[in-house]
Amino acid sequence: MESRPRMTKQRQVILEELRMMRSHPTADELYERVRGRLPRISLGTVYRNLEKLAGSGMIRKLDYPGSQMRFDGDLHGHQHIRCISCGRIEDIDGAPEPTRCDRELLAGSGYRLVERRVEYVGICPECDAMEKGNQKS
Amino acid sequence: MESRPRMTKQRQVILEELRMMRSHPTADELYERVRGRLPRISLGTVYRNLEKLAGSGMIRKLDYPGSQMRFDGDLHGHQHIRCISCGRIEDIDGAPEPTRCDRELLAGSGYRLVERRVEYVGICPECDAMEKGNQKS
DNA sequence: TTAATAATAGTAACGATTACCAATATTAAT
DNA sequence: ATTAATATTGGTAATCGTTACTATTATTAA
Repeated sequence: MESRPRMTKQRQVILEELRMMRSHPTADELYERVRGRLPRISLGTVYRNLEKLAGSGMIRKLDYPGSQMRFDGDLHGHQHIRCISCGRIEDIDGAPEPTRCDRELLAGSGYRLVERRVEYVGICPECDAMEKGNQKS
Repeated sequence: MESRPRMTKQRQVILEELRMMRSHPTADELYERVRGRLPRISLGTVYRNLEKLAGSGMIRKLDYPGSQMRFDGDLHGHQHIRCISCGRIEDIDGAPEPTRCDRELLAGSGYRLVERRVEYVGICPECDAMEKGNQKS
């Protein structure tokens, strides 16, 4: 009845590669990477394993607005900033977010607060340079 | 060469209905609503107009993680809280978000900060009650 | 009116993700 | 090692939200 997870070669390689990357790849980016070592792996397998690994807390799933899901093999506490232009997500080492008057703000809503996400959105140096280069006037 | 927008019946009804709703509907929820008044309207038209209206600043597009895009006809400054269980988004009247040590946090990143989003995630009273009702042990 | 052209309805296409299923590989027990 | 139980796989089809396409229609300014 109980299902114990099995450490397949695929799962291991996916985990290893994700931890190796300092970026926060999408499933298909990681898929391309992993194919270097396991050419016959399926994209579905990558998705399935990322889901499992995130469920068991071995990796983080970054569910940011926009489009694709991204994944993070680094579990140490840190923040992220997302480039509004190219979509990349980078780490920001820093203190945990301060909680403030959030409680009072939410007092009247009847909601039970689960999480308070602070999302930094900006333009990465590369895109910034590119934008400036393309300026007409 | 220049394209001036035209206030079609469809656009008007979409705008009116969105403003009437205190919820933050998805495109297809609004589509169902609008069909009560314009039975032959197309879903594509709803998407197109929502995009246009958001682009011109007449409505807000709520691009939260998870799944569908949601829209808000209320432009007065307010925050949102999203139910992690049913996905609904509700208003929180309150002060604008405080900026804090964000600048210093971002100092080393090289990013140009565009926006700092605070997202409140919780469980709405209805889902909370339902969860408690379903508790086994 | 008329001419110029946004905008429409309807439908096909798209991209990210999930579901399906027969075949395979891992694990625990013999 | 051998086995039995079953989690996992590869491959592909299906799903879902959204966008693109296109011929037709409706709005606007002249």
